[in-house]
Amino acid sequence: MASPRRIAGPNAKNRAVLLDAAERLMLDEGYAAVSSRRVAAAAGLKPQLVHYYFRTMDDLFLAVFRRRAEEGMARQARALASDHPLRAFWEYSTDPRGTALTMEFVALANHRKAIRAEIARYAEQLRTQQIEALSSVLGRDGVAPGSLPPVVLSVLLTSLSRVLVMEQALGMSAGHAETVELVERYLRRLDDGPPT
Amino acid sequence: MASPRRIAGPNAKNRAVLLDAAERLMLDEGYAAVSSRRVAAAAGLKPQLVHYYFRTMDDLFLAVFRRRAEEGMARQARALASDHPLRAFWEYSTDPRGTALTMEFVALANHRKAIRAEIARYAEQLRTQQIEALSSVLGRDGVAPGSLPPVVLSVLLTSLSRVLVMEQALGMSAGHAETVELVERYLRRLDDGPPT
DNA sequence: GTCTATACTTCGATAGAC
DNA sequence: GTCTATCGAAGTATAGAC
Repeated sequence: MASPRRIAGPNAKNRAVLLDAAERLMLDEGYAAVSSRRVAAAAGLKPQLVHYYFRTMDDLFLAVFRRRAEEGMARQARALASDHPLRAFWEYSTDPRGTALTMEFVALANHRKAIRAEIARYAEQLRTQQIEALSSVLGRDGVAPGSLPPVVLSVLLTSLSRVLVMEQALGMSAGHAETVELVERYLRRLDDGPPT
Repeated sequence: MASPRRIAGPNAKNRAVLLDAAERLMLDEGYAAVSSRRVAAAAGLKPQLVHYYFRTMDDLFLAVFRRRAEEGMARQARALASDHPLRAFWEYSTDPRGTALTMEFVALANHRKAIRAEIARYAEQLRTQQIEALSSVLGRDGVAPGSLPPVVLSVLLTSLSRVLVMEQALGMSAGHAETVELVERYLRRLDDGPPT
């Protein structure tokens, strides 16, 4: 079978330290900067320890991802269940740190097969949760007067938040203010307008 | 000052071969797979030649980018000047190959300073061109009845095409058909509807 | 259960041969 | 003007010491 080598249990003491270091490195310098040597240095540990706590680098990436994914699902659920679900959801999706990490993982997934599957599965769960919540928010049949269908709204808001954050990271801002203005006005209307 | 080392002129014979190999590698396996050794192997050349034709790897990336950037500006201009500017523009932006390469460069830009500046500059030029063209298409003051302002439309269409292509690459499709349907219907209306 | 010594591969880049 | 021999640093991963 795989490897007879021994590996630390999930609660071993330096695991979290390494996860934190890897996540921070990923945000600050991109996934390509996450090497065993650099993660270890950032955590104040020896490089070989990375391979004791995580068998391969892919295992490390997946562990970082899973930790945030669980938290992300929970936060989205809370937003969608709040008093102003659309606005709360929008605010959550435009949080730069969360989105930046997601984008980094998507880029990573482009050439790491093991990771692509996991990301895709998670993204689909998120969207399913969104669609369900939006459907009930937008009225019985899922379409409030003058609004877009829930699926479309989900794709649209996700796309906008992703790209806005991405462009911001590049230093771009053309058209952002106007777009955000318009989106927020629209969401406010849907959130507040009592579906007759 | 910099390096006294000699480098090939811009028309040297293997330059284009290396550019092609690098671009293909980037699309197939992501930017992290673009190393001097792998590019050379794909081009059937020795690794050291990469550094003869391009002083550093960043130089190589920039050369790949610039070649496609010029072509991209031209193609977008042609689309926006066509009979059905909005549809043509949308078709162009949803071309998977072009967008995939762009996304790869954006990811690369996250941790290569020299490249970030160039990408940002180019993306801003593209958007400026879009806004100008959309303004004239959508009517004198830039707002056809029932349409969104040109800036917003530009941000919106760009965001949607980017994310749709990105999700497709992950194997996701939830909500895509519905969204594309709706966008295309909307664009057709704007393209055809004679602005009274 | 935790960590170190070490092997092996690939990287970018330069100096200098043709 | 074109290409090769070669260096030093960094990468992942394993076997085995404590």
